[in-house]
Amino acid sequence: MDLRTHLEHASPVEAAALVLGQKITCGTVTARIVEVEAYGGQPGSNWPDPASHAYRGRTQRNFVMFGPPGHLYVYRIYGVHLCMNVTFGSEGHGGGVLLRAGEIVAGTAMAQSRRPAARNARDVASGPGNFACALGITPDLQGSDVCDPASPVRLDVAEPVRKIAYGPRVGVRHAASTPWRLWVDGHASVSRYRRHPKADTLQN
DNA sequence: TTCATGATAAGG
DNA sequence: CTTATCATGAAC
Repeated sequence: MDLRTHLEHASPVEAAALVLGQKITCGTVTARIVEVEAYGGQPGSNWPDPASHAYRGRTQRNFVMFGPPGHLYVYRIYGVHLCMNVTFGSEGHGGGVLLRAGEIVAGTAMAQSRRPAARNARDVASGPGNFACALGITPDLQGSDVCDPASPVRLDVAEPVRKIAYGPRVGVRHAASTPWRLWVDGHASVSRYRRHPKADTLQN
């Protein structure tokens, strides 16, 4: 079974685990994905998720999340940074895996030149905005098929992750305790946990 | 800890 | 049209 089919039938955590550890390539830069977060869909769906852009239904921004699995959802956050997701779930159902950190394995010089503020190699693609920046992600890559070898942005299988760590997602106000963040245990590029200042106090 | 920065989507 | 919010990063 191919990656897209796996993503189509995966739960949020399964989808995150499918993407974690894979290699992503954009232009001349390739990175191993070492930190991700899963985001679900609307109320009444299999995985309702108040923290997800898809929660309130399809909009002009998030429509890719409702399209076929295995495509790139790009959005701008805080008016400044771009973030990227790989969609999962069947067509018509919102879902995405946010790519939060990577380790550059090819095109290191190019990646570093895009991240002049990075002091060292592990900071180059650490954090979702930084990761997208280092890869050279642009808004026109919206909707790219990451399962297509001819795509400008694509995923390739890499060796399995030795140990996956789990925890709550970073910076979300809603569903702040849902443990849908997965990372390669012990990896230096994994971002530090930071809870949203106004996060829901009670669990869920 | 604070703040830059602007698109987005909901509300009036 | 107006405005609160935001899946952040970097400086202080």
